[in-house]
Amino acid sequence: MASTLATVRSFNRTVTQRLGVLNEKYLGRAAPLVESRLLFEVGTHGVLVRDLRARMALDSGFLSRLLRALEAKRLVRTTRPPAGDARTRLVQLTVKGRRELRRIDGLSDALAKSLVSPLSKYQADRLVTAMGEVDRLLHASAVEITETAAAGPEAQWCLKRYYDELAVRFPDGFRRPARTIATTREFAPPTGRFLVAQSLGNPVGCGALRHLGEGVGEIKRMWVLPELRGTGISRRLLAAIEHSARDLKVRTIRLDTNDSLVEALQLYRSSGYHEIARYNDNPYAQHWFEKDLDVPAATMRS
Amino acid sequence: MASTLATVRSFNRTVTQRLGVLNEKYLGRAAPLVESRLLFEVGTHGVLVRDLRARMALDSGFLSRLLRALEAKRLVRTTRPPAGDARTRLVQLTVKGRRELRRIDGLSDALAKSLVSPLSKYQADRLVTAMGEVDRLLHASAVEITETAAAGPEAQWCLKRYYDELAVRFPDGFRRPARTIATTREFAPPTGRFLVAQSLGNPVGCGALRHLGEGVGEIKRMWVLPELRGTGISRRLLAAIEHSARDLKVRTIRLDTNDSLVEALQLYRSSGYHEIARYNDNPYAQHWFEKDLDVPAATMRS
DNA sequence: CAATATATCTGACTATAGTCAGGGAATGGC
DNA sequence: GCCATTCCCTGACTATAGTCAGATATATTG
Repeated sequence: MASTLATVRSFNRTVTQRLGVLNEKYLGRAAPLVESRLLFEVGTHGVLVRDLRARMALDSGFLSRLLRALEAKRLVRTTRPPAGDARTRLVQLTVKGRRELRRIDGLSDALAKSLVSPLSKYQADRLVTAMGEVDRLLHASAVEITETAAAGPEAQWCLKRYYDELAVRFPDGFRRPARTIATTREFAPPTGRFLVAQSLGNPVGCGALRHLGEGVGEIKRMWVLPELRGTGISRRLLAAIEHSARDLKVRTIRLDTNDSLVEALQLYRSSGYHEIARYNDNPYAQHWFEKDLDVPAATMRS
Repeated sequence: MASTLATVRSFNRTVTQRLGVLNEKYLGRAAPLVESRLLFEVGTHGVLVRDLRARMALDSGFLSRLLRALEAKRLVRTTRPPAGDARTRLVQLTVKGRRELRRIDGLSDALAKSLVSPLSKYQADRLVTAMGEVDRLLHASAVEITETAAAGPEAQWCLKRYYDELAVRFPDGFRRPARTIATTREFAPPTGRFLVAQSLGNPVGCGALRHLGEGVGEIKRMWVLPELRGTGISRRLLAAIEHSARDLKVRTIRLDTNDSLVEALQLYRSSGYHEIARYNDNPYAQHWFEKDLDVPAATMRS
């Protein structure tokens, strides 16, 4: 087999060339490519300009100008958001914009078909499977873990997904805890941390640490986007939380979890956590774990 | 699993965004991206401007200007080729250009590392494997089969690789046949055909048809680039040759092959060819096949 | 040898994709 | 309530990546 670097470099060249040409051919025909991508990112529901900028990583002046151009073509309108931060602006598609988006969707499908259709069914399946794998792992490799406020938009987005998932997976359901100032504060410095994993501009996971007692911290709210599970993100989140814990002079980390969260159980067991007796009265917990941070972490990497 | 089109579209978006940013960051720093790619394509051995244009699919005026820019920076020099077509020009790297290429190589490696290094060894292996698969299958999907002259540069390139491979694989070696006007002509219209498969500007396979007798054609020179075997290209080449054969009113196709060419044997057997008695005195052949083109082709696709 | 085609080049022009500085309005932290 | 910061905007400017119409020299074909 060719070396890792040679394979990645060849992939980079092939894909950049092939997709570059095809995107230009299919999507860059009617409008400049950025405008098409922008229209796509705005989507049917609309977005805040701020989120657009984060996701597309564009200069704010440039983005403004692009929006003005799309407005001039009557494809989008920007309004003050009905609630919330009055500095931000909400971009939405007009009726004409929605029509244009459908057209772009059709072109995107045609592009995708043109990649797959020359192949036999067997080869096409292999290509699509490999593309899915590359997609997932590129997202995983682009993950950046940052400390944020639990009340921030990325954190709240993750938490909503987290709670929704618990409600589905716990056998007896799950009642989302009330968001009080106290619960927000416990995951904030100086005694706590809230970490969010982001990839290509989107939140894809979270995890939090709070103070339990002298030298003892507790991990809460560990969650990873289901589509990206199995790519090592939770392991990196866990390592990042443990790193924060050391900063906070935590020597022992505890956590509890539910029987139904099998990936989590597997993660903790393989990351040096050992099961201990019940240490709290969490009605949703059936397992309690502990890890001593002083112990050299020998079993942490798979 | 998500639908084919959705997966391909997501792949397109993720990869375009991620690689776009990284290429810009790593390779687009010192010089514009095209110049770096151009330098890479020129490579240590030099190329004809014509081949550069084919491979990079650039406007000839634009390419000229890029070459002038690189010449102004003393990175390349263009000269009359020592032999052959005096209209063409040969581009070669200067000493300084070679140094710059090494620098770009280093940056490409750094880019590749940055994609892989955040992942665990296990995930990295999976990513690299999937990238290799996508690379191969994208090449396969981009294949275009065209009729050319057997004396043309693409055909000759393929034939050289073909003969070299036979010399290695045949147990008793292989002596390349002399290229006479007669052998070149037999694969040309009106009674023969020479087909070349090209992908992203490079030849990746060939196959030829010649006249054997009344209503009988013979397939010769079937070859596919080893790196791309197993992606269905040979099957498409074979189908294209059969299509040409029908044009030429050929009703029966014959071919011979060597014991050691196991992929070829497998290909012919699974494409409706059945083994027949020796019909020629080819010293390198141990198997002779025949297919009747009038028979509806039921077993042609895998 | 004439006619046609090919390979490269130059000049003139355009489209796309930005960057950067700075300003007005709203917000959050103290 | 002040001050720094954030969000979005405009104006001015630049870099990159082309396109297109010829001109010139060489090859190829009949």
